[in-house]
Amino acid sequence: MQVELPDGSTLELPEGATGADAARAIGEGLARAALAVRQDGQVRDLAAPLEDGAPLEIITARSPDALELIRHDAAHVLATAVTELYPGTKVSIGPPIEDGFYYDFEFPEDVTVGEADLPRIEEAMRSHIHADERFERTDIPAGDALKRFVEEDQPYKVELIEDLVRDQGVDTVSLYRNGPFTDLCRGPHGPATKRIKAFKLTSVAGAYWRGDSNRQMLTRIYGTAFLSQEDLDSHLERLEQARARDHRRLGRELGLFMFSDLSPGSPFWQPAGMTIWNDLTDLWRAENLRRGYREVKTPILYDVELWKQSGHWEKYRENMYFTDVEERAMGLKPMNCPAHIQIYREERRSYRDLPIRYSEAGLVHRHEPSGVLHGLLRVRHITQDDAHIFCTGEQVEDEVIDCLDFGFFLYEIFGFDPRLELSTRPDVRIGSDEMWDAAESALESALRRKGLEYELNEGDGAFYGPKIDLHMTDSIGRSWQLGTVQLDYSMPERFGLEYTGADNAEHRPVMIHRALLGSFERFIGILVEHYAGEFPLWLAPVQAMVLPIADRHVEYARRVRDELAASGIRVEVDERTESVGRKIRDGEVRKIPYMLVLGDREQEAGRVSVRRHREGDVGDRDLAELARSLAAEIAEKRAPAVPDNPL
RNA sequence: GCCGGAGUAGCUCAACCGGUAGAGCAGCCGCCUUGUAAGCGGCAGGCUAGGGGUUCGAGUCCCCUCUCCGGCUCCA
Repeated sequence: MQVELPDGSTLELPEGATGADAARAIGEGLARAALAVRQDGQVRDLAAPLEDGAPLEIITARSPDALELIRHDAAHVLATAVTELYPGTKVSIGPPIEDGFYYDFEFPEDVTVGEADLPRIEEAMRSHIHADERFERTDIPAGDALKRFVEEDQPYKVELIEDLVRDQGVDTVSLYRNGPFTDLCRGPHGPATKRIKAFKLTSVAGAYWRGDSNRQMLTRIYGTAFLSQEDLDSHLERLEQARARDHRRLGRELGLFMFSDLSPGSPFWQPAGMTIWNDLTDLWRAENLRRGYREVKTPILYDVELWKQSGHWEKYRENMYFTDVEERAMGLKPMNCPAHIQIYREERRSYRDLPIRYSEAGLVHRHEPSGVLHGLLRVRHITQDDAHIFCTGEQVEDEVIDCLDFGFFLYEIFGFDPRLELSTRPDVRIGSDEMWDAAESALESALRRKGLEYELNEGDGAFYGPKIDLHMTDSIGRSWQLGTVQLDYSMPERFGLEYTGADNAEHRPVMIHRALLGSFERFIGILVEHYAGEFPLWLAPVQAMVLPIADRHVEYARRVRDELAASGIRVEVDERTESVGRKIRDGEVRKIPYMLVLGDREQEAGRVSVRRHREGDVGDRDLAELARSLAAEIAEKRAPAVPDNPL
């Protein structure tokens, strides 16, 4: 047989040769480095027979697939160690994931495994790795495998095989054995355990079997593995650095916002954080007005009858707050749409009025489950940069495009590069298939016309319509939904919305629900992490700090402050009787963009010595000129140098 | 909500096997009058998250509640 190598040469091999044989034929070094092979785009074990005539690529530690392989190997070694240390443990699945791997177990009832147990498990794993146990694959009839796992009392494996047989008509399954442990596994794997050069178990967590909260909760052990100790160390180092830009930590350190046990999930904005909030609000308001939105403001508390009509009572009650007001049942709004609908309905509408765009920095309350609260990124008290567009069916696509343009305009100001998701019809939905066809194709065509890349998230749309979401990641790579553009044919129906057409007949408008920043809370949380607290000048809570060198310079310092403040700059004087070194250090720690040092020299010349955060001393400047340049930098919301993200 | 973990001064963390709760920073007071990342000295600061229990004795052991952290589910 013969195979073609990536350099274009051909390799002659005896019939039935394996990947390992091919590697050895090329060279001993490659044979030692080989982890697996790829043929026809599929990664396969070294021990698998090669396919005659197909191009062959040998996968080594240098290949992009190598990490995935050894992490999958490590997951098996983890299961090996765990089943050995805790007899009676039931195993389920253990895949490689971004940055590592996990394995889900059901431990015997009297056993709880916590993070304190990880070193012990790691030690057991290490001994299996040192033993360099080979991964051996066996293909056996599904029925035999089923029998085996029934006998071993491994119900999760049994269920997996049953499903494979039923859903995919599989008749043969593969088992992988390393040392004492055999797992149902599709593969591929590296040749033996010693190829896992460096690993670490990182955490323990609960995880529902098959991601279903009605089913058994298993214990998930997370870990990561690398091809060298240095790679592992630098990965851990990056994680450590990422923690330094956690918005919860920076929020406290910079005095932006705080939380209290007295109102879980609800941020308290401190003065410094409120300047950011207000700058963002100013931007939001100006841009909405410029784009034909009209701002409204609506109550937060409503008669439950409204929620019954909107469908929230039926679909969303669990997440709402209710109270009685003089024996009348009321509910806090979890969304603004029914409120904006009231304004729409206040007057008769003509097709000439459409589209009508209402914007509101709307305060909604959602009773998020206690376990999901997360700083500013998941709160119960949410201020959305909400808007509802009432338009005709023909206007939908253009309106959606305008929303996307608006969104990208905003995100570019901050240097954000959002990931897009298109979510389509869910199983449980209202409306006809024709309606869904039209709505989905309107969104899709809007995305296509903009030439935007997006992920298709089938079945994840709202029950009333499909949506496009804008996602951003936090400092450790978790994805959060910010903006959303949703098409809705249902609310107009429920509330009987109408407009009079050119034909003098009544027609039903379409609603677009749209938040672009998403919520001010979450957006600012992402903003803090994105900038690592080093805000661009226009957002910095204190834009300049004046540092008099000695007490005799305080008077001049105040004059400098007043002059800059007159140009609209947020400026303070550090009047403490501390050394300049100390004042500078404190200013740097607070990440203040400009520090203006002044002593005898500056005072006499009417100048200031300028120090830029991160850059240091940039020389002295004329005061009036400095005021002009700072004001200009603020006005143009200059794109800042974003600190490197460690991930 | 579920699983695992944590909660000690404003912050970051100590406190052996159950034996009088301690440090740095921040704060306050004083001295120093300072030239580009921490000047020096002193003082004050605690119902160890809250409640119950075991014990001669509990920050430490047990139970309940709350909050937070990491995941899972959820996120209209």
